Amino acid sequence: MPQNSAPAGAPAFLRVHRPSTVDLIATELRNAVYSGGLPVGSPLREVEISRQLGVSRSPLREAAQRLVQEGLLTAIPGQGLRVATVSEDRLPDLFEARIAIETHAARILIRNNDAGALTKVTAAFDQLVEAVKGTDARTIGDADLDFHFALVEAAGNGRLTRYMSTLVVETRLASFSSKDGYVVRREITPSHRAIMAALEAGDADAAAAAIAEHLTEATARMTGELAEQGIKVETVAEVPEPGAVYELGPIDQNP
Amino acid sequence: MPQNSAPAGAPAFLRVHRPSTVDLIATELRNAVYSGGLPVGSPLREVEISRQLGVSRSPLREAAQRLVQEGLLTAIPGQGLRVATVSEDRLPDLFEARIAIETHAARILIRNNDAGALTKVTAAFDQLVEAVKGTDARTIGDADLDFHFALVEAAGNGRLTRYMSTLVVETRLASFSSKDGYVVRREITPSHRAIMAALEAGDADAAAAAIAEHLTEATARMTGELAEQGIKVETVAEVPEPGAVYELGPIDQNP
DNA sequence: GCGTGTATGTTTGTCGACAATCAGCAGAAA
DNA sequence: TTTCTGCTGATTGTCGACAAACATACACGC
Repeated sequence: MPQNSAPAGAPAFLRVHRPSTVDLIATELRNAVYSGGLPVGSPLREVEISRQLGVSRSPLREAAQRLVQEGLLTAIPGQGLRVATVSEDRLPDLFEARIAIETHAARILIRNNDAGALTKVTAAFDQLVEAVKGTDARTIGDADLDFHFALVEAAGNGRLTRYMSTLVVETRLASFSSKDGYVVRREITPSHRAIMAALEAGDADAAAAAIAEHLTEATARMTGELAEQGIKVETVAEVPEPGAVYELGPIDQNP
Repeated sequence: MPQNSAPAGAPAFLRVHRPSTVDLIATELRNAVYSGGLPVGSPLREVEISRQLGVSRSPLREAAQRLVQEGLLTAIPGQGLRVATVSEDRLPDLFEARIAIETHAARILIRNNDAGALTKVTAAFDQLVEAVKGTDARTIGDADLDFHFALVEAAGNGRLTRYMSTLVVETRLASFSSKDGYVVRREITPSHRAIMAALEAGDADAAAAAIAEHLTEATARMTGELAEQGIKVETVAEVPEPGAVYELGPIDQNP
């Protein structure tokens, strides 16, 4: 359906944005890493994947370098590419970066005082609350990451949003890398609610503190510190489907 | 010279790190963008550059995709790659991201209470003070960015350091993109000193506030807001060398 | 049996070549 | 003169092919 009339003075046409083949492949790869279709630590066999995608090795390798830059793939000369593993000792590094991005996003969000932007965060939070009622680990995990991403996106800063989209996948990789398999917390924590409360109250410092506490908690749980201290939290693990073989779909240049 | 004895229990050997050809090319390209050897907005002609580097187009294109992911190069299908331009209207976005990274790095640095790490920041600041005594715009600009990078690096977070290394180049690109040419401030601002003072005092909130103020100031100066308000700051511009043709050196696999 | 050295199949890294696409220019029509 | 159309040279995007490097398995010697 055609758009309604544009405001006067606005350019009649926006510059068309055509995604390149490399763009499409990179997105496909990122999705595969996020969904676990490409398992943690597994090598990327280029001929196989390029055939599945219906392209040659060259654009695939170019797209892969984007994920290398993001840290989602690691390259070892002579051995090719592997899906990155986020071991336990690197969790603090990852979550500290998330704290940096998410706390400042919250500050921007509050400073902007944009009701529409906050609404989207609230919606994402409501979906998380809904997801926790179920027992599907992946659904809960997705909803949690969606919420945190929505928070950063609502700040409206392109760079922070880009950083966060990578951090989301890295966090997922960390979950996959866990020796206990993919396990998520099946509850809304007080720190979670504190974030929302502070956002709605417009208290930037409180929001930042709540986010930092929330992510520090998450780090502690994933590194097993809580278990060491005898603290138990309600979690739910993903039941692995045996023999499920993931295959990448062909990219369609003319969708 | 062989290293001294390693601590007991540590692995006898570290995994050797061999940079790939793509790594070397990407570094070379990044340096060329940072130094202005590849001018803002200029197209990357692949045959020419690959010849200068002594490689074929394939590894060059792969390396270029890393810079695309960083936002240092932009790709338009059918038109190839260009050095990204950071126009004035995108400056707030860039500097807001810097605030996010740098303020949190300062918080980490203070929290760690690592005297050795702080020393390096102090050293970088001293070099900036020294640079400002001269009149070479590029020397001052380098020293300023080095200082900010040293601050983030001192926090010891790999991801934040990686983000910052890109942000540094993007900031340089913003300077190059300015319609007034490459201009830097020839003075140490009070907000600059306030950062150092807060770091040395171990006051995290004050450091964060000083960094935010400092970078907001920088945004205002670069967007020309200060000039509009009739506020003048002492600056020094780079005298462009006419006819200077930059050429990328061949990468050496066995240095 | 343990460790070393060798052979083999596979995968990567790199290259040159081809077709599709684009920017710039000349020429024709209004 | 101005505007539009079609051409041309150059550059990109993609592909298949080759050589080098690697992981694995096997045979040999101690």
